[in-house]
Amino acid sequence: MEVDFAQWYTDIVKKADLIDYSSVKGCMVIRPYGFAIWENIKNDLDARFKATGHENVYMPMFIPESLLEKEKDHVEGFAPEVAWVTHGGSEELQERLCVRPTSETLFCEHYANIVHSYRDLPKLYNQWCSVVRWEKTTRPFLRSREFLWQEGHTVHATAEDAVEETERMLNVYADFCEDDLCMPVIKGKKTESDKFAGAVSTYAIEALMHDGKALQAGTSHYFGDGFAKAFGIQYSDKNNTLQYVHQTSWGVTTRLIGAIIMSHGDNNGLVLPPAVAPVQVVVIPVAQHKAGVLEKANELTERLKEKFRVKIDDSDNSPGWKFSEYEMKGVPLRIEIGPKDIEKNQCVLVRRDNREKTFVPLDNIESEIERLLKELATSIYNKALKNLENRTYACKTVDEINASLAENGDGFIKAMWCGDEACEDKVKELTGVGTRCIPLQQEHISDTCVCCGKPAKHMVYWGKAY
RNA sequence: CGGGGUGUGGCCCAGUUGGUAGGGCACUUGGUUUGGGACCAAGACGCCGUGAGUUCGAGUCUCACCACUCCGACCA
Repeated sequence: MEVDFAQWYTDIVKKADLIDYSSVKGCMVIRPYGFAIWENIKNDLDARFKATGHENVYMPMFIPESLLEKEKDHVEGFAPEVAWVTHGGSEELQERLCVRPTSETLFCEHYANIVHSYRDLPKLYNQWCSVVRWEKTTRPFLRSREFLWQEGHTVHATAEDAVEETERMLNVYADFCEDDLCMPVIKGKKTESDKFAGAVSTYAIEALMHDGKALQAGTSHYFGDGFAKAFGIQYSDKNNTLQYVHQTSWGVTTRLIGAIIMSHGDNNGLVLPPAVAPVQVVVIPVAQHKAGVLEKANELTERLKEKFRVKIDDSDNSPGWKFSEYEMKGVPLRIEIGPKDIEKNQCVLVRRDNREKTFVPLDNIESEIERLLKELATSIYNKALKNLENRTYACKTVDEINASLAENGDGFIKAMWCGDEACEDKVKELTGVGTRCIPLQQEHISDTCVCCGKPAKHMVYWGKAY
């Protein structure tokens, strides 16, 4: 599509008024239009969390160093990228505090305090907040030093319950991505080397951007009782025996906005899925100075507000300017209404994704909008799915992977793996692609590992990632 | 953290051998326009990323720092 995908991406986040840069590296201002997308994502997801029994809480943003250090793998994973608070006013703190990179330790400390009996379980908590990770390379939405997210943290009586929760939330994410973001994802398990610091297993949904690079769109972790043992989270079961809880955590971030941009955007700008578009329909009056045009356009806007997120642009920019502007901003549907339409009691509906024009009588416009929004959603989903399918290649050897990359460019590579980390590293070194996930839906490509030729254990998706 | 590139009105960029800053777009006002980024006229907007240095004099030369950006390694 574009000569320079990376440049196209950074241009779009600025031109569509999603963000502005701030004077702190890697920290962005999320502008009203960008934040409105996040609010829609948040509202939709939050409803799904509530429907599955979760409650929202808020944890502090500071973690004492000693608390962060309680679980060994966890601190090793996160310590290199945390920001530290060393002073309160002019006083040096006795113990420095890190700004949360994630809140497992805080939830654990709290759960240790409030969980005593099997009757207290499960606890299904979630929080919406921001976290800080001192990244070296930063990019709007995809990798910023502070980012917004939600983190669910749950404690359960049994391992089975916790595993079930991990899978449930992975499915909630996948359904949300497919239904609301119109973005197909691959559900899978991360390899040992790629899993979350402190987890027993990490599951993820992986999406493919239309430049062929993979993006991790959400994760769900099963912790077993490792954190429970480190933090002393115990309960008395029915036999009055002390047991450790089993835990999960799961999260998605503002990176999803980056995923939307890179899944659906085109050379004219953003294309927003109707479910999360801040404006679903923009009304553009044509020849608005002529008698009756603005009145009719305003009347139509008010009427549509009952059912849709609608905006009218009655600024005195030219219609052509407005068309381009709202295409850049990815508004799914545009209504043009001018003297010619008013005469015929109709208006013009134009789809953002294919610019298809429909002349619609004003009488049944609501149902027509509903139909077109649905069609657009299906159509951009199918387009993204086709991209995913067309850019997924099965390979049996390292040479085949290199040949595919050379011939087809980036994409997902499906290949078998023996499960040995050495092979994972070697494939990365020889081809540049890393493991993305071991898909839940396994396929048989060959009998032997793509790298060492020993018997294969899994089929793995490989790729270059954002 | 390594390697490139960039930093000049809000945005995109000119700026010669060092001599005190310019264009287009956007903005304001008035008028004409309006079905794919309209036009005319008048106006307003600058510590040239920051800090040191060289010089009679620095946007321009030197050094340091900061930010953005692209390509790697690491990560949601």
